[in-house]
Amino acid sequence: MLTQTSEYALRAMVYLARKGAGTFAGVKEIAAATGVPMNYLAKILQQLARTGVLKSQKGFGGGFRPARPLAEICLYEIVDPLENVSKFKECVLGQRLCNDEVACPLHDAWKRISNEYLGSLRNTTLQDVADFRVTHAPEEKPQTHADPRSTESRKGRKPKSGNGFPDIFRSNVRDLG
Amino acid sequence: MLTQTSEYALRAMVYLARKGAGTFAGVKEIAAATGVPMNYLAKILQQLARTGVLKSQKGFGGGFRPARPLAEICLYEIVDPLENVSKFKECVLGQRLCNDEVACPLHDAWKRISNEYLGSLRNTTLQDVADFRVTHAPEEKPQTHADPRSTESRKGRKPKSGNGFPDIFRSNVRDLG
DNA sequence: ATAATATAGGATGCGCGGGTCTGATTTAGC
DNA sequence: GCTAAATCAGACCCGCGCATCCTATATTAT
Repeated sequence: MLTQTSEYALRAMVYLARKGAGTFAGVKEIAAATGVPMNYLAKILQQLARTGVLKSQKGFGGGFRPARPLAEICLYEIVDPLENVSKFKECVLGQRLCNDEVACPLHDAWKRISNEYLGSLRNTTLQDVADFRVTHAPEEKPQTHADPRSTESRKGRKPKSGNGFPDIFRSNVRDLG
Repeated sequence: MLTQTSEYALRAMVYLARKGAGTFAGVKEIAAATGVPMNYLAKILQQLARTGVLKSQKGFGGGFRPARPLAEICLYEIVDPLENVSKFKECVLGQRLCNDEVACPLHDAWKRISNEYLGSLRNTTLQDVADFRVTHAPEEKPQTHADPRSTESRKGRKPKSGNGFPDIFRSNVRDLG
């Protein structure tokens, strides 16, 4: 899964994408809307500005906005500089020799997963996210989540539920109906 | 991807699975065979013994061996207590509301990935790993890895290649030909 | 000038990866 | 049965990066 930092970055970018227009949004506004800790968010936004996905503007009325058209910014581009995404391409078992010819027992499965994961991040652009309808009828077969013998509640490591920030896909969605 | 700790655990379990028989293998032996730092490996093995996938034996001739038949130990069971696997089941964007009806833009893709990942870990047993042939002819179409605009070499964070430990799927494989 | 805002940097807490040392327990050898 | 060696078990310690907070400083609109 993604790092906390990456998740925050995505939340912010998604907020900006759905907010639309070319106006600048300040850290305070984005933090309030996404529930990301403001001070930390500031640092993340700076990084995103440095890597070129955000344009920043100092001073009164300044803030951040996507640096390029939404359709030209994929999620991979946002996440990649913030963490070591490429680890997904290495052998799960750490074998030196692990390719299509000489493979570890998990190679094939892992390659499928890795391809699908990286592919999703690369193929999804901010435009897709902005266009996304919040409530969509379940057309495809209700493919229930795998439930590997009740993983939760075994080691309550900081439960994230009920953090009380507004869901960005519920609020701030105006012109989709 | 997996934690370093989980990868170490898998390496050790795979080694024990392929070693076969009911004899005990000491930390020193496993560490030498898998290239995992011995002191740290000792800790991991203790945990695995506590969670019930390994049986430990103190004293001369002691060590560790799988606690149950290989076919009854899946990889998920090994990895789960060592890290927060369940994070894969949460919304990538941290939305409170994210299910099949009200979903975030990445929900479907993420669910596919999550299912495949957790499924692989749950469906693969140590027996499968032990039976696995090292070199297998590429029957399926040579499904090349996705290459998201040359991720490597952008930030050389501790290259893992060339660590010089013996590949466990190459050595210690005796009766598979 | 003032207020609002981004930018830069340091300080802190925590968990993971990794190491060291001391016990506790079992077996081998006498 | 005693002792010594082998081995697991557990405690403590450290470095590092992530996540977080705070305080300046630079920039800009009014």
